[in-house]
Amino acid sequence: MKDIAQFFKVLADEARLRMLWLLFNNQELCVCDIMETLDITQSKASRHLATLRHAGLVTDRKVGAWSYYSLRPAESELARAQLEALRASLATHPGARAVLGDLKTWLRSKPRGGCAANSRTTREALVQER
Amino acid sequence: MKDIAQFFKVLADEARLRMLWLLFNNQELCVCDIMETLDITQSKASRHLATLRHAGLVTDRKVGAWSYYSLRPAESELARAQLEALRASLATHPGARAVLGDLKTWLRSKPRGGCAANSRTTREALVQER
DNA sequence: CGCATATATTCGCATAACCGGTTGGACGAA
DNA sequence: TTCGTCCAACCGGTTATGCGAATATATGCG
Repeated sequence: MKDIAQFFKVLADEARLRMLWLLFNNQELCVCDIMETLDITQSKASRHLATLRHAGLVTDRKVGAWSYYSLRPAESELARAQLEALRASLATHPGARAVLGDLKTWLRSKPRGGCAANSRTTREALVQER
Repeated sequence: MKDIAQFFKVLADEARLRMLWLLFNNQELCVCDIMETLDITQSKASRHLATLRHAGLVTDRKVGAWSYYSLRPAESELARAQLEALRASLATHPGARAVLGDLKTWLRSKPRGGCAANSRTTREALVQER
């Protein structure tokens, strides 16, 4: 039964829930889409996506330097049922709705060919501002 | 969405899952039934039951010195659906089946009027054995 | 009252989880 | 090849969680 506890542990984090919710509603997203939409650091985004990947809930497809993440069909019946219940419940959750709005806004304003939000030069520029 | 993460956190522990499973299959159990069946310390049993109680998943009914725990109807639709999926999945889980066997065995051999497994004198007797 | 039992709670510690900042590898454009 | 961007992984530090032992509280019996 340890495996089941482990599964719930993966879901027991707000950042990961929000990522799953984004992927419930979009075929594919790259890491920078997720970090921009959720307003989290690149480190945090990558870390939690790795957790979801190790748990078998998402897959990534690499295209050049980008990683596009997407949902992965559940392997166990438990996972399938839990995720379905989660999705249904999030659909009526006010916070979840807001996140989808943020995603749409970001995708609309996203510069074609790279967002550069987490680049070295951008970070250095931010440091200069002080 | 923090509330949902919090809910999953409660389920993300093997001891708590096993307790829930026992209560799925029995109207009421007292703390010593649970600690004997799951072979855990009294402290651990009480602590995790308190967590489940605070999360609103179980209630306790006091009769004298005993506390009888039982399931409590889920308050949110999320909780209801998740717990139902969990129950269904545990029903086919080999480990879960074994635990139910342990419970039956314990209840059959349980001394009428108290189990005295965690009493002061019993603990002291165990210390003498060394 | 004095003592045994059932349960809850506190305490100190170990470990797990999470975090931001940073580093390093991969890749593509110049 | 050098530079800039995307991403994963590492580093140290902080917080959260879980544990057993010990203690506290409540009940009831004689």
